[in-house]
Amino acid sequence: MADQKIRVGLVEDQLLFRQGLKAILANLPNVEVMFESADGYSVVDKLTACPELPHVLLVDLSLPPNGKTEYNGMQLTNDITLRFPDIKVMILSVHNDDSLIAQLIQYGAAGYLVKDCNPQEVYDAIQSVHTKGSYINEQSLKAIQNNLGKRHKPKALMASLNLTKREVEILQLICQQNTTEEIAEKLFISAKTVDGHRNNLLQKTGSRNTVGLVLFAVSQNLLLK
Amino acid sequence: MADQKIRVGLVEDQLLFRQGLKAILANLPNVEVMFESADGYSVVDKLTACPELPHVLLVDLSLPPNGKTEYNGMQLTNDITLRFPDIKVMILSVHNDDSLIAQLIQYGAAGYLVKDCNPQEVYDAIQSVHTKGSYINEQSLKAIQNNLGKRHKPKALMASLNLTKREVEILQLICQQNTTEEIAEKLFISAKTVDGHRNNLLQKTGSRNTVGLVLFAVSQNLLLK
DNA sequence: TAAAAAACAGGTAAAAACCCCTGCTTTTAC
DNA sequence: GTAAAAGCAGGGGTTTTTACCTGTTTTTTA
Repeated sequence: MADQKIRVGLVEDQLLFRQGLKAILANLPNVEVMFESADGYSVVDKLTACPELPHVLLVDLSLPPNGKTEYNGMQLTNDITLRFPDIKVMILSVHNDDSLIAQLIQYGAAGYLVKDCNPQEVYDAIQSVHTKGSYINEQSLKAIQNNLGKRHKPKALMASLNLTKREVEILQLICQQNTTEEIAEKLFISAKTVDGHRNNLLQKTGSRNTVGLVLFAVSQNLLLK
Repeated sequence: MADQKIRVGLVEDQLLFRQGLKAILANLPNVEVMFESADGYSVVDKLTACPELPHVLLVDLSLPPNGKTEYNGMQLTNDITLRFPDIKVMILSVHNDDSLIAQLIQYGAAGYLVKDCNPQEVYDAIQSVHTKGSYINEQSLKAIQNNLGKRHKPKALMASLNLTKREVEILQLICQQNTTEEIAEKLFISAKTVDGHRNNLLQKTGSRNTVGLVLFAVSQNLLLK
C-alpha cells in the first residue's frame, strides 16, 4: 500500500504547463501520471473508460469554453466529486480569491494550490490529499474561515438583542412567508398582537422592514427548514 | 529556523490527560511544551505574561465552567485568535460533530483532532499547523463542506429561472432593505417599473411575498455584502 | 424581420409599517 | 415579599409599501 504509486490525472488546457507539470511529477518516485485532458468536457467520459481511476486529479480552474457554453474547473469539480467520490480533486489556479476557494471546497475540492507554488508544494499536496484526504494550506483556511457563514459571535448578538420566545416564534413564521393574519390564526392570537410583536422585532433588530427581519433570521440561523 | 523547537501550550482540565500528552510531546525532538492551563479563564492572562508566546496551543473543547459562567474551547479559540493572531489553536475533542468543527474553524481554529487519535497524528498536526498554518484532515474537510452552505448547484437553478440582469439588480436592492421608491430613485426609473420587476421576481421565484425573494437571494448567494 | 423577451408604467386593493394606547401575567431584583 | 421590569395580548387609526392586474415601448435574438 505504501509502495503503491499514487495515480495522478491532469486537466489543464495549456499544453506547455501540462507537459511541464508532467515532467516534474515524473521525477517523483511514488507518483504516476496516468491521465490527462486539455478541457473539462471530455474528462467524465475519459474517466468512465479508464480501467483504473486516478487517485488524485489536478484540475486547472480556468478551463476553456466549448463554443458558447462554459465548463470551468468549478463545475468539473462538482461533477467529478459527485460521480467519482473516491477521486480527490486538487485545484490549480493563478488567482487567489477567497470566495472562489471556499466555493470550490464546498463543491468537493480536496485542495487548492496557486500555480506559482514550488514543485515541492505540489508533491506535498498530492501526498497529503492521497493520505489525509485533503490539502488545506493557510490561505485556503483563511478563505474558508471568511466564508464559513458571516455570523460573527451569533450568541453574543442574540443575547444583547434579547428576543423573547414569542418573538423568535413569530420571526420564524414570518420567514416562512406567512402574512400577519396567517400567523395570528396559527398561534390563536389577534393579528394586532402579531403586528405588535413584528414591530418589536423591527425595533430590536434595527430593521427597516420585513427584509431586514429575514436577513437577521438568516444571519442568526433561526430558520426552520 | 528548522532546528528551532516548536513551542506548544496545553489547555486541558483533566490532569491525567494533560500529563500524558506532555509526556508524549516530551519525546519529540523539536517540540517543547512551555505553557499549560487547566481552564480557559486564566489563559489570556497567562499568555500576556509570557516572555515568549507558544506557536501552537492545544485546547480541549470541553473546558470546565467557572461557577456559573461557561468558558469553553470555542469561546477561548475565538478570543485567542483575535488577541494573538500568531498563535495557532488546535482543538482536541472527544466528539466529532460536523457543525461544531465548522464553527470552530470559523472562530479561528487552525485544526481539529479527536482525542482517540494516535500520538503520531498529534505530532503531524502540530508540525502541519506550525509550518502550513493549518491541519485539516478528511473529517474536518467534510465538516467544512457540509457547513459551507448547501450544495445544490445554484447555477443550474438560476439558469432555469432565467432572471434578467435588471431583475437581479432589483432583487439585490430589495435585499438591502430599500423600498420600491428608493430603488426607483437609485436606478432613475419609475417606481411602477420597479414594482413590475418585483412582480416578475415573485412569479419567477414562486414566492408569495418579499420574504420569499430574500430567502431566494440568500439561497442563491446573490447578496452584496 | 418577425417573434420573444425585457423594460417600462398606470390603477387598485391588500398588507405592512408606524404611531398612539390599555390591561394582565410572569419574571427579576432589591 | 413587594415593587419594578419584562413579556404578552389586544385595540384604533394613518401612512407607506407591496401585491396583482393591465397595458405599451424598446431591445434581443432566432
